[in-house]
Amino acid sequence: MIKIGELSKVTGCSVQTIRHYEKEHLIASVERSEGNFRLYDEAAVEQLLFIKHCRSLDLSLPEIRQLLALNRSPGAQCDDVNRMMDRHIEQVEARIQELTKLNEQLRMLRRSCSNRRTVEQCGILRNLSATPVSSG
Amino acid sequence: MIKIGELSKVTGCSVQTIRHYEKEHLIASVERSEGNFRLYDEAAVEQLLFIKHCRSLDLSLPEIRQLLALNRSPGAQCDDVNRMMDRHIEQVEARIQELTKLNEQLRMLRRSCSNRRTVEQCGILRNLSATPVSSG
DNA sequence: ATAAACTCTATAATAACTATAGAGTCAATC
DNA sequence: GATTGACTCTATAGTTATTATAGAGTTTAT
Repeated sequence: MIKIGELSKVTGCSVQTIRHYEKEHLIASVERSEGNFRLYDEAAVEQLLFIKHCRSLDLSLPEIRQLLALNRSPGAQCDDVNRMMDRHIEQVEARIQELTKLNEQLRMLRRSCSNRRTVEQCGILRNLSATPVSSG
Repeated sequence: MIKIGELSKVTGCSVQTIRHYEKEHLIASVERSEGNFRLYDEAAVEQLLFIKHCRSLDLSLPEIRQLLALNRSPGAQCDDVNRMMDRHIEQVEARIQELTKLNEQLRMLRRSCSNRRTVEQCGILRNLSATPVSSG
């Protein structure tokens, strides 16, 4: 049995984050010591690493909660998992597209000003003042 | 002189957003009518469109505040503007890289499960339980 | 006079943490 | 036994850029 500081070290999640996950019901409330300190076992380490892995994939806490619930009912069909992943992948790809477009606009804007000019002549500011591009 | 609802329509910014920008000093406090309603002129429309354009390029409110300040002192060198843009472009490109990597991982994970299996056999959940990838 | 549409301020919610205050616990040292 | 330091506890506020709400006042039209 380890205390929260140790769990934090082992998993790389901050102490506050662990307590936050408990409050959000991503990890169950655990045993306490006599002095009211949280005590974790190996299973808690595993679950926290699972959560961390999901977070590294940008899954939201509600999404992770859903995955954990599915994980707890092994007989269920995993269509739900797949649907969630598909939706998530779509979102990520949409965001990549957005940012790619954004990047082009920024680079174009940046090219409109070379250093050592005064703000008055600055192409960037002039262009920002012009009508925004349609797609926002 | 137009009221805030009209300004909202013209610029496409919500009424609350406009008030928020005022509180954050992106737009100056304006004249009020007898009944304490904000009254805007053409310059306010221009400035709000400038802000909106900047936001569409994902510039933060503090960044926009800085641009507006530069805009007000036309004699200043625009190196600062350029530095900000360069930093911003870097950030956007870093985020694109991150998301692209993320997308690959998600697709790989997704391939590990075909529908109509039970959660017990689900490759996605099994893989999420395994050690996270190094780069977070 | 009243209703509808608008505006005002102030406050809370959003996501996923991070940071802080103020108090309690525990092990070791003086 | 008292104190120090490292740790933990709860509760609360802050982060970003809005959005949403409550409760009140204003304007316009009927």
